[in-house]
Amino acid sequence: MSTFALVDGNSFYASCERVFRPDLLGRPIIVLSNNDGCVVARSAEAKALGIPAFLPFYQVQQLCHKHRVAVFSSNYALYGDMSRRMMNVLSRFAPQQEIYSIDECFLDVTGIPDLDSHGHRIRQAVWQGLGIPTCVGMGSSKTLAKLANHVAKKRPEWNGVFEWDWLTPREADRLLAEFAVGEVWGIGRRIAHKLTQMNIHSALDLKQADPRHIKRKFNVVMERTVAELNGAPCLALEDVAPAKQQIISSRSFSRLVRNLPALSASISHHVARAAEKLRAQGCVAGLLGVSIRTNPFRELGQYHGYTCVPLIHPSADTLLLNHAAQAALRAIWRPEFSYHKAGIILMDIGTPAIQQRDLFSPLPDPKRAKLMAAIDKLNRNFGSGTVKLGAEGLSEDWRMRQDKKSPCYTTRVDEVARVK
DNA sequence: TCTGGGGTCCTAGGACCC
DNA sequence: TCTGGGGTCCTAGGACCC
Repeated sequence: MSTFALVDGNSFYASCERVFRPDLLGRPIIVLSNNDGCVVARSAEAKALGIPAFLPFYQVQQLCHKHRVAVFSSNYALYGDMSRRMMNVLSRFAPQQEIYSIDECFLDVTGIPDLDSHGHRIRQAVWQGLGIPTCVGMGSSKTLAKLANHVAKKRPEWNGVFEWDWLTPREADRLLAEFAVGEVWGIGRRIAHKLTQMNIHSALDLKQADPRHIKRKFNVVMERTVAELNGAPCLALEDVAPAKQQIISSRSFSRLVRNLPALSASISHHVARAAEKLRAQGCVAGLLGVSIRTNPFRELGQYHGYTCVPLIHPSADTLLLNHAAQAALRAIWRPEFSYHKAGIILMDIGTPAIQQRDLFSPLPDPKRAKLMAAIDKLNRNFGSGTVKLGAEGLSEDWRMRQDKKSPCYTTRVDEVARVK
């Protein structure tokens, strides 16, 4: 029988900030999303103040001020680098690792003796190596490991490590009954609501539901969740990330943007970002979509322009993709609107092996692939943005609001922490 | 003064064709 | 005159996650 572990960093972004600001020990910390829009991470102290996740920041600003909450803009260069280090440490504790998100990974701990002390060694290693607190949840399916991680996090008596097999089946069911069905992995707000109407309220209710009935009412994915709750693993550990089927890069502006050149520069920027991801997974895209929209929270003049263009030769070449994107942008741009958000999406993604020849257009220049590889290498080694398209522009006026960003302590020499 | 994230996959429904 | 099925492709919107 297999055993999965889910390890995640507690309040990861907030913890990353605290590593470099020991003066904030014991103080509530929150981290905001891009553009300082919503609260995306909260330290334990901030949660205790009752600050909910994903609320627009301005709605809790007063509260934060009153309780001297340390507020940070998100610093993805820092979190990404800390994540890489954490995953590196964790990889030593299992033969297989699946990096699931920036702050969590699954480990295959099947057959490892004494999972209790193994779990504590994992926590200890990350704490010593990075100063980030973690929790470890273990179970015979990924869904159970996820839920075990909740137990480890919420029940202090387990000291941050929990495995379902430590309980008798009766005790395990009693614990499952204490979790609302919406806390199960894959059950969001809508499905939780529908389940509640079917008189399925807790994780235990869902575990004991008739899988055929669930499949009929929902789909095969939900049926799998029921099986996973019963300890039958349906989801394998994916140690190599499957290639993405679509890649999106989009962002809202710090203020409304009216003129075409600024929109055009932002689209170029998104193309460069998405194409870099596309090349990183060794694929080409056959379809590119461009989207620009007004602010949906405003009253007047709503417009969402979207169009997608097929590419004659599927490509991962930033310049070619950008050429198509700019044409698409010109097609959807309406001068009478002010825009709030712009983005691009790459679709029809596949490997470059199969390439349709087009009779009337020349084949892509092979030298360009080398150019792209060189750009990627420079940006990897010297920080993203070292080399970029001229079309992305030098002006930053449309870029994000990040009033409270911490230094890039670990990725920029001029911003390393100083000890006085 | 005004403030509202970003990314991925899935699916229902429409358009079109035979 | 009006009706009939089934498949494919595309897209907007839904749902989930962190």
